[in-house]
Amino acid sequence: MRVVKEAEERRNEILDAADELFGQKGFDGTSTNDILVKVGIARGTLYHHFKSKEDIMDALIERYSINLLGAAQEVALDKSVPVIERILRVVMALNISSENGSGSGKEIMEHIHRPQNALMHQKIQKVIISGVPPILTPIIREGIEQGKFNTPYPYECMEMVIVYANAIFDDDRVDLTNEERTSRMLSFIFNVERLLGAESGSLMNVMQILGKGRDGNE
Amino acid sequence: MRVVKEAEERRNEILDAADELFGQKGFDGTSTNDILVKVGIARGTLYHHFKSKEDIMDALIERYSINLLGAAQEVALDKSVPVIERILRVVMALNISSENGSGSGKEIMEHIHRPQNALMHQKIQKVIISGVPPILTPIIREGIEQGKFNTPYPYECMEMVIVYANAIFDDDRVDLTNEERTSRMLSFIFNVERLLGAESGSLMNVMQILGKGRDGNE
DNA sequence: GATCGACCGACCGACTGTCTGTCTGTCACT
DNA sequence: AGTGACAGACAGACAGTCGGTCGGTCGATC
Repeated sequence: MRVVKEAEERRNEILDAADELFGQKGFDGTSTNDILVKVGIARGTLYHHFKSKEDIMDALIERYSINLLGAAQEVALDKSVPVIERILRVVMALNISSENGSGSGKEIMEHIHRPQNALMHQKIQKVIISGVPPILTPIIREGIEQGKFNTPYPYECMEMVIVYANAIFDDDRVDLTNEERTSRMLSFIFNVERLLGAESGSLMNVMQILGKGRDGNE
Repeated sequence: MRVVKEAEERRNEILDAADELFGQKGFDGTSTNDILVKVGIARGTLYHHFKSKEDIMDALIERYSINLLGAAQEVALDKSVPVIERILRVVMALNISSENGSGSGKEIMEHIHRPQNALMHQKIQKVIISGVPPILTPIIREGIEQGKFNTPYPYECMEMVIVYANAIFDDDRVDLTNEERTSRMLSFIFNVERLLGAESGSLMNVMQILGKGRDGNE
């Protein structure tokens, strides 16, 4: 049975299917056959829309990162929120993402955490590391002007913080107990305060205030 | 032609071949066939010694990390060297590695830097992130006792530093100009000093003194 | 303004080449 | 005769290709 659709619609159908399958079985564990069966198309059709399996992944990541970074950027621009709280809100936007019903990228945050999909993991990491610091840096600059922070290298600070947070908190670190995790968190906040040249405890305080929404994830 | 050897000798022949091939063509780009042709054995033999292709990679990484961390550990234990210089020496030992003729792991440092081998990259990263901070932390503690550093979280500091350094300096970052790289280096050192609670410039000074050996690597 | 035909691109699925991992069996040494 | 190193034919799966088909569209023609 032959059903003709607009290219972009098909593309999205394929991406949706791949999204779900990669989430369930990982990139390597998912065959192109799985994808095309799920969509209900033939091999040729898949390769009409994407030039390779990896191309599908790239498209998925792009669709996802647009959502993710867009949401974070939006939060970052709301200058009515105090600097420190805004930073934390941006980070929370990154961790939660999706949910806000934009539809695509629903499952991807799940993928990121599993080490199987090394390539996807790496690519998403790259998006975050190159995409998030530029969003946060202006806020840091604001904080510097307000005398809350003090650092000659706001961008590099953010880069360091994001890279580390990603490596430690996102990853497979299931082997840590909750206590260890909390202690990691405390030392992390302490170190971030030092990097930013912020008063000791200034991040901690704000964090506890709006800390409710966080924490119990997974 | 049938040549019988001791299991471990064969294992090492296979690992040597894999080492070189992975370095040239990446893990995914290297077929098990390439490996067994290079060694001059049959498929069955390969799978007699290793249970899967990934198993070969794991063995390679283990062989390598023993060398790497062993060398670093050795440097770290030499208490005759001043604290800051010793830290830098450990880091240098990690970057250079091999060469000192231990024979195995000759090529691996090359792999680490290329993004193709996502899985290998990730596994080596993990070894470094979990292996290096425990080596460096005692040195930091020494520095704290000597009043050179001041931090309540020496381990987490090292973790942060190592994670960041790995992500930024090791990786694919070929897109950076030399100037950018230098500027990254400066901000990095500044941030590390802050994290450790060291006097500003204390790292920088020692670095310039023995800085000759570094720098011009690829 | 209804019909026709050329054209475009979405779509199909058999096919190719490659790759990993398995299995049966052989050989040498003890 | 038993054990472990070794061999190579083989199976099964998979990514990607290619020639060809079919449906929709749009301009020309009646």
